[in-house]
Amino acid sequence: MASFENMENRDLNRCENCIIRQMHSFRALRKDELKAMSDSKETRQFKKGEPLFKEGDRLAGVFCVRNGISKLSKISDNGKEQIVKLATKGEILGQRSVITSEQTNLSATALEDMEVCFIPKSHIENSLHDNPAFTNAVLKHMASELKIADDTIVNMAQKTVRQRLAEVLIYLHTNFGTDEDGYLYLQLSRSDIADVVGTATELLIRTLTNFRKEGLIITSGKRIKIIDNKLLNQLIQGHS
Amino acid sequence: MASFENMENRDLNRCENCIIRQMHSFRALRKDELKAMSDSKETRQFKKGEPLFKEGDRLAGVFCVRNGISKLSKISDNGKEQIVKLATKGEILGQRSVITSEQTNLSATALEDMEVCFIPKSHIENSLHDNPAFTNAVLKHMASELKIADDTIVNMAQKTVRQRLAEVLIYLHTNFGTDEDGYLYLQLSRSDIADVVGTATELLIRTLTNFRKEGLIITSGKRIKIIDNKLLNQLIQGHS
DNA sequence: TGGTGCAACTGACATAAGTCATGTTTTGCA
DNA sequence: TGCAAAACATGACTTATGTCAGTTGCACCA
Repeated sequence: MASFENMENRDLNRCENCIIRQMHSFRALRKDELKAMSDSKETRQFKKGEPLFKEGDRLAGVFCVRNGISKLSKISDNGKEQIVKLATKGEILGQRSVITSEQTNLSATALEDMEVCFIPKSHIENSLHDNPAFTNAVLKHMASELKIADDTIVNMAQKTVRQRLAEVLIYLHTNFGTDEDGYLYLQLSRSDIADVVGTATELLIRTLTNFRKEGLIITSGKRIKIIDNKLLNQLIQGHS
Repeated sequence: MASFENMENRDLNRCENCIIRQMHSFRALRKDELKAMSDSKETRQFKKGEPLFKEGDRLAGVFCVRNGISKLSKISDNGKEQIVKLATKGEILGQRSVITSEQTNLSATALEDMEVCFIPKSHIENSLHDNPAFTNAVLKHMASELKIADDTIVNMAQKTVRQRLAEVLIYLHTNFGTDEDGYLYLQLSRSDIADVVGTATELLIRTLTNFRKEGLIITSGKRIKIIDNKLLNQLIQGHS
């Protein structure tokens, strides 16, 4: 019986032991909260291209990413998609909508096969109500997201496509890393990169081509490798 | 003595009685918290054009706007100013920096003569620590700001200057209202409007001129009056 | 294994936005 | 009240971005 308990304690499928928890506000949750959460959570698989949820949905809970990468995007009034954020292992999706009890303002779509835990919103609501440490952690996290969002607004409004692409490449490098050959690990389609940068696919491709000709990057199929990190960073700042 | 107490209770300079409190997370504060806050707050005047704080400052507290309007802006790497938000009566400035204990990422500048209460950050920190209702109210507020920020990102990335200007005019109308003649109450300089829209002053002026020629607005000096609200709204959505 | 279809790419052109120069009006103030 | 500075406005031009039309190349599968 003791050994059974030990096994349960080590079960990585339990929220209590989930590595994801190390990374975010969930670390502020108490043992009993995690246990309750784990007992009612539901692990789901999403295939590449499948939607986790769509803009306007009312979410019955939040999604905790265990594996894979998802894009959070929105269709503008002009009908074009804009990717607002890429969410990877450890990110919680749908938290904001649950906090404000509103419909989601973004769609989430799997960019790779994903493994995601769905946690009914009652758990989040209860913890927000009962556990001030958790609420504070969520608040801090949201405050820092807001800061990032402000920076993005300024970038979108004031920077050229060249600068924004340079920024996205650096972002992909620092956040998702590279494979053994030094190519960006995350292989987005040209069209998805364009949707992150906020431009048309053709111009995105042209700009990538220019970067290649200028020796800033190397491409191989859809794979991209950053060669001149320094110049790329200079580009982001001053013009050129 | 009783009458003295009554007078103090009715004193509108006390946080407990401040109308501003009705509007925001401060309504979740308890009597004792408000009293402590009121006893150490400091009311300051800012003249039009004066900075409340600058990007990179470490704030010793938050600013609560009692009167007047302030712009929150940031200088992009390219050296141009982008206005991220206009804050008016009842808004709390600097809250995010206090929550994350970081430097501010935005500058705040008075666009009109302002009256602002400065509240030392210890009060906010204490209430975040002791008063879950307050923390939850702040969290909800921040979540809704984040949603607005996401929408702004999409607009900046995907909409034309014409569309963004139309949006700003509607925003100024619904949020700050009009004077007795129906002109927008808030008289921003052309350059400030350009910094909100995210474009050059010349293009902003040209676009305003076009709107005037198309019968969407009337201008008189720096005053602007919206004539065709409906067309302006259509412009924001579909192209034209 | 040879289509079929989609993603990646390129060229040519149209439109949007930015910049520089310059004139005009308003505003603040000595 | 009159002058200087700042804000507003417009023209002419350059550059950035978007769009359409088409070609190439690669992966998938009947």
